[in-house]
Amino acid sequence: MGIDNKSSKIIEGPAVAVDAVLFTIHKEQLKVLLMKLNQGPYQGKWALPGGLVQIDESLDEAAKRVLFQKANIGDIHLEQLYSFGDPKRDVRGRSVSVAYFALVPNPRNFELKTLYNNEIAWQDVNNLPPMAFDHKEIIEYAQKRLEAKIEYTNIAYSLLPKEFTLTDLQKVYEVILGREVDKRNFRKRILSLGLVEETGKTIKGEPHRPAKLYRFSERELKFI
Amino acid sequence: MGIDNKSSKIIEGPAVAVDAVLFTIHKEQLKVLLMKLNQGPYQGKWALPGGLVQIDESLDEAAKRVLFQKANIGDIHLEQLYSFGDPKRDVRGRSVSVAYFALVPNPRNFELKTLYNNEIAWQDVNNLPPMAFDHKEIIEYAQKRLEAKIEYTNIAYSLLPKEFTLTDLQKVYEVILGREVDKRNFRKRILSLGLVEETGKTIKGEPHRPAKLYRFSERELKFI
DNA sequence: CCAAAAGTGTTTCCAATACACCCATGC
DNA sequence: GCATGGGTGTATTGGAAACACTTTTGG
Repeated sequence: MGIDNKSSKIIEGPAVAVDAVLFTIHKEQLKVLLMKLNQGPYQGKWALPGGLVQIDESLDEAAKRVLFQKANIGDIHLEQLYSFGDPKRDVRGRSVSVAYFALVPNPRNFELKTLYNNEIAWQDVNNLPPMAFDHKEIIEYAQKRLEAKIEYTNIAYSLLPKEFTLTDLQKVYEVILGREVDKRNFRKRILSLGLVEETGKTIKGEPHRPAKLYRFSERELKFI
Repeated sequence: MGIDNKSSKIIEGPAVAVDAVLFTIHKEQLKVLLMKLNQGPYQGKWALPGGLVQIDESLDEAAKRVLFQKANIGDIHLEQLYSFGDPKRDVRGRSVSVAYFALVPNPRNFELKTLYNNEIAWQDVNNLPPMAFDHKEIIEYAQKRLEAKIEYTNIAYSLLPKEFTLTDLQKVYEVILGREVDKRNFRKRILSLGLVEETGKTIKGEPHRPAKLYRFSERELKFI
């Protein structure tokens, strides 16, 4: 029922952090943005970009700020995932993490090397390095959410550049679902949903029939 | 990325609470359990049962404890919903609430009057009294989740007693979805899913054809 | 015999699936 | 002309939705 006093400092309670699971697709692999910790009990392990929630910002704002500060990424699909609060999730002290998940199109900021003295890199979700805290669990949770959402929303738009081929789009589905899909049925469904429209352009210079370029008719999250 | 110090007290941050949206169905209405606040800035308003998360318990444990302490209810479907963290959500100070939603079968503890000096009552979700904090928003969010989940899981089991008629079950769906459903199609679907099985008993003493009693074949959350 | 809710089948339609070949280009 | 990926259509199936009458009981 909220808190019991004027000040939130009187009562002993968990610290509140946000962590962001930022996905992209590169070379037909689902990647997640991770930072290598270079001090503390988790030194050498990798962690999601995250940080404490400030006293005057909302959870969404905190997640947005953290992504911008740590990965220089703004204006993307960002959605609250789940809150993790096992008392043992951080050996340094009691904390609750509100996890977010976010998607960015392929090549944007693909090469990040260090920031704040931390190594920062896109890691293959199916081959994670040793993880700090409960961040492996958080990533697995995010991956499940992504897999579910690609089926009944148009979030795929946030993983592709403005213009793309239907094969590009199909690859996104295949990587996230972890299985192949039938080309004809896929195109039939996508086109009948009206998610995308032709740009009129094609890709040239490849040793095969040029592919048409499409764009998303709407770049907002939509349930289908 | 967690917290920065050994103690979670050094840093100024939000308090962490859990609030539980507890639903039941009574007289063909969806009801939510609320408590009337009798002091503080929200005096006279109604609020969800909730409380601060203790330093040594997980979020799930906190939710379970709060429901048990405030409503004397245990052993039910309980699921994390969403975390609410608008800096203005509680005028008394900064707090983050991790909301849970839970379902109880119809008559269990239906009559609750006061507890800890608070009036406590089941209120019609479609006709809420003046609410404290952002609890109206939380309830609306929970209602949407419930509506979605009844479609693709068997959670309905947690709203009905051990034995029930197919009409009872249909009423649950109708109340939650807010619309009528076709009796023949409903029975066809439910029976073909194998969610329920006949008990062999019937209801007697009503001035019409006696209804068969069913039970759920599984009393665990299942996706269908 | 009447009121009331229980129970039951068929048809229609659409969406999902399975499946194989021709097309346009670069080299 | 050949290798490469782009692009297309049809038949089948299963589930969802629409729809109305008979059955069993208590009073």
